[in-house]
Amino acid sequence: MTPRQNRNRDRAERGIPEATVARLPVYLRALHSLQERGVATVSSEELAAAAGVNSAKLRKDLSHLGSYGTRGVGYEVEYLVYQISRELGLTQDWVVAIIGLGNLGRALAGYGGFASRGFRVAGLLDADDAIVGQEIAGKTVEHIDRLEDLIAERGVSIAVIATPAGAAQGVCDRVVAAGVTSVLNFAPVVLSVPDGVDVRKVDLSIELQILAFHEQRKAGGPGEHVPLPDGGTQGPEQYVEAVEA
Amino acid sequence: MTPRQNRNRDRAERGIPEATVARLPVYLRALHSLQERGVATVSSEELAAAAGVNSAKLRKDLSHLGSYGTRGVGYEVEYLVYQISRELGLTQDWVVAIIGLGNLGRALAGYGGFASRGFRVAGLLDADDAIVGQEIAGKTVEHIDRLEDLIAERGVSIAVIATPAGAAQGVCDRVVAAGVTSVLNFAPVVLSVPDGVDVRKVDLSIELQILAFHEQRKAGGPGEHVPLPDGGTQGPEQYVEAVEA
DNA sequence: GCGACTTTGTGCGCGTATTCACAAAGGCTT
DNA sequence: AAGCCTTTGTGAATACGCGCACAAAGTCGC
Repeated sequence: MTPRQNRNRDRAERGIPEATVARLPVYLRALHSLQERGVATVSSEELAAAAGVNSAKLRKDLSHLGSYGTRGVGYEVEYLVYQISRELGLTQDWVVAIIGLGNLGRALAGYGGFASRGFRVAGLLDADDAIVGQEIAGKTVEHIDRLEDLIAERGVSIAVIATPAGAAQGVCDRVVAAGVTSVLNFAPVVLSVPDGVDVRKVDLSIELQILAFHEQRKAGGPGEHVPLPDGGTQGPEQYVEAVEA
Repeated sequence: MTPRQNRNRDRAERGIPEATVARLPVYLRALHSLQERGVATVSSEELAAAAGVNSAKLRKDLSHLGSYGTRGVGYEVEYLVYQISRELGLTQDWVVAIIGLGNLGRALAGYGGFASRGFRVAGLLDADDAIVGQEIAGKTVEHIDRLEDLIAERGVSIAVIATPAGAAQGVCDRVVAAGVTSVLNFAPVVLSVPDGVDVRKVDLSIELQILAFHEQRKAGGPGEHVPLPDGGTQGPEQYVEAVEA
């Protein structure tokens, strides 16, 4: 037992690998889709195809939850839905607050995928007086001053931060101080939080940048078939020479 | 040389690991932030802290791009910004079309993080006649019928799909047929595409579900301290017994 | 009731990612 | 000009994730 073992709470406490956890929601969605089509039983091969993964990986993932399949037959859809939901904690309600009601915050507030999975949006908060008081997706936006009260009163357990980058860390500090230990961050900054607080980050432009990398690769890689586009309004020119020399 | 080698185009062609590519945008953002503060030089330790990663990992990541640091000193911020931008392909413009202008599509259309990184939104498309013709973020929404024309005319190289789940695969097939090889998918479905097409997926509710998993874990894990919330409106009750027996 | 067939669950090998730890390298001070 | 000090770049060790391939297990047809 190395002393570093306590750094990975995840693997140690209960043996479900992070990679598996990240896929369970995908399986769950595929299962719901099958359920709607009235399918009662599914093989790992079929479900894996629907989820876009290798079937052995699917079986191994599911085996971490226990043995819920029947050999020679497959998995009972309804049962599996329940087991995965339970493992993910979707059989209970999660109270969510959305902070920052700009374009993205509005989209999140109106996003149907939350409510349908046990996530209840219990508060919309913003610092801008022009936004506070507005009704968005059936709820009234409240002032950020009430953040701590609101978290306590309504039992908020997950904070969604959709503020501008500059405000995100401050808001994060406040929600953490108020006892929230799970944060979903849409602001383009790295949030620093104390141990015990989980932060997940969704960054729209990072995904595009990764795509751009691969797209460029298909075209021949940087500096090769793709010279800088124009006369040089955006890049420090002296480096182009340095690179190609 | 195994026959499976051609399956991973990425590693084989040019030695930048996928995990590294995914972090480069994060470094880039941290560097931009340093640049704004007037910092000219940064050590791997400082930059790693700003990006939220281990400093050895940062150095190894950067070493894949070449040796751009000075021992005893660190990295020149401006130089590094340029090298990473170049590697990611951000020194050229990428023409993006956004398909589906619901809440999320609108947010994406108005998202500042695109334009500032060389992504030019050249088209907004929707199938809904009530939305077509609307002006969003300074651009007029066009009808999805014009999809193929528009891709060809404007040289769209990346498609962003923000349609409802049911429409996504159809739209995807069309953009791929029109020659687009990079797709960013916000619809909650697994898109199937031919080889050579890159799809990245952003799923808002999946992130929340992963948070819920960890939050539940902190509270004692499923089935332990957290019984089902109410009398049973949402879960198949017979399985609760089966699980605990 | 039995045998063939299907499908699960998993042991194993392989490649990738991460981290430590240190030698090489360069700047800075005296 | 020489040595000290800082920081990079990377070899080596470890951990992790993935997918093949197969034995175990259970069903279904006859």
